[in-house]
Amino acid sequence: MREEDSNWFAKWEEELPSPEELIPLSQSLITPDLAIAFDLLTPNQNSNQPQPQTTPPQTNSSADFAVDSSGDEPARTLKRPRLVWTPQLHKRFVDAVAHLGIKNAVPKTIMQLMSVDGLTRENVASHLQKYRLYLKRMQTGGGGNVGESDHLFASSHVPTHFLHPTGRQSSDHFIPPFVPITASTHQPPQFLHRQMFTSQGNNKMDQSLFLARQSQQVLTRPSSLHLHSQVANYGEDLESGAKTALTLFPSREE
DNA sequence: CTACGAATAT
DNA sequence: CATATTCGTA
Repeated sequence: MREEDSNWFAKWEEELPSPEELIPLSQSLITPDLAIAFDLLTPNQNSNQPQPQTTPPQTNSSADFAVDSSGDEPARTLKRPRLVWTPQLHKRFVDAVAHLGIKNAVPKTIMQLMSVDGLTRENVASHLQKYRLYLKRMQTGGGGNVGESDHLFASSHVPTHFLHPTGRQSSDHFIPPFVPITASTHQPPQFLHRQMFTSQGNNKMDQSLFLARQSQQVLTRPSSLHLHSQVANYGEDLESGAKTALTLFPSREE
């Protein structure tokens, strides 16, 4: 009866992107605010990272989070770049929803399960709304043709139970903590726990991140499992330049 | 008061 | 079109 326990994990291993796909990730660009709050972004604290440009080329948004060196009033009217839902990220999302069961799948919970750095509840809520529409559309449309617009959603498998409301579909067994993909392999979780609220009035996002982190720690994982840093990555030199979209990892098809 | 979710805005 | 933000509500 304990075979199932290892099952989910084994499965996960398969699904995990190959190391090669994830390395190009360079930066710890969560929200500028957070990064600073966490003290993660100090100029020479990370020597293992390939020296990212700590200062984005853009003159525009960088000015935004020029930490109040001038006034006392923190201009925390910061606008975070639009999140880009890559197939991978969406996969993560679907998995979370699948494990929770449609009924329990609400933004906050999903977000926590996903434990993706920088993901906000709003991000998930918005995506969830759209995802539900997609599911609904699929139930009725059925064998029709899959709209071209549903590329993203079509990229990941939609668990059958999503489509028929036959009783209970939440995973019966206790939900194992999702493999948290966060900090690099060297960084002990406590590292983050420590300097939580160094900044004055932070917002609720700190909480979310904190929670996400908390759930990670105790977990015996197979050695074959690599933890990849999965941090936000800002599209910097997009064509238009002014875009500044938040992207999670390079989109790669399977 | 928090968080959900439909509607609405960018 | 994709994602964000608003706003009434549970």
